[in-house]
Amino acid sequence: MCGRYTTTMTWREMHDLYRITEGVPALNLEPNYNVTPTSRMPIVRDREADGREAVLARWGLIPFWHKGDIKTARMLNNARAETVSSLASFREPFRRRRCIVPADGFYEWTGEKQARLPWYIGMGDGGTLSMAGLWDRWEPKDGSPPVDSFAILTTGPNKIMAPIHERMPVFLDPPQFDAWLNAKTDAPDLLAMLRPYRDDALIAYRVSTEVNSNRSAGAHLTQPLTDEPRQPTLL
DNA sequence: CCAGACGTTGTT
DNA sequence: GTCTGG
DNA sequence: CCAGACGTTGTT
DNA sequence: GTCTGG
Repeated sequence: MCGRYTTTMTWREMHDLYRITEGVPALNLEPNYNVTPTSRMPIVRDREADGREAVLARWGLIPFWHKGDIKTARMLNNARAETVSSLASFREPFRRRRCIVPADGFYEWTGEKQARLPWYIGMGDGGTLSMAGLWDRWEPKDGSPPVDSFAILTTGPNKIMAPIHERMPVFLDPPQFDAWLNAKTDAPDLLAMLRPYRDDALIAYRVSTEVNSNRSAGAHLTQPLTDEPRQPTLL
């Protein structure tokens, strides 16, 4: 779940929403309506000493202990909330390297393998979403620069998602940002945040299969199909 | 003790 | 069928 | 997540 | 790096 998402957030919007520390270098952000794993995308995290930054990182977490080259690394796009505190790949990132992944929405597919049908899920009011994430830093043995990468937390579905899929990303609201990003927050408080999103905010609708290809781009990818209901009716 | 894994998703 | 790449 | 590849040899 | 399996 959540193997494709969208974001149109500008640096200014990101700076204000997440209270990025003044002086952090601005990122040159382009709208992306088809973010795929391995893309370099902005994440928000607390700095070690103090303050908060937004940096580009690779979608697909590479554990710090990974041996071999980047091509042999497992692609960890998602991390299940239910097991994130204990699994080898996520334990340390969950304890000390949490982040927020800015998004507008995400895609999900239904149907059989030969005919997968994409849906878009976003905020009903057109607002942004803040996905709970983990990041890690992997140092290649050949001396090339460190690679920062991230995974998106998943949990069970809310009422909007249930007809479409059995998992959904964890979304955080502004009152939760500080605690989620703060390295000192205790595990029980963190785990309590990893809940399905409230039922009254999201909408889901069918979109064109054009988004199936990772080469497709453009705002029209999130436009609703005509002749299709705005509410999920499958399953 | 050492060797080997370390992950999620979907679909049949 | 299964793995890799984006 | 889906799409696309899935391989070796030799020559430029 | 750390845990699990043998």
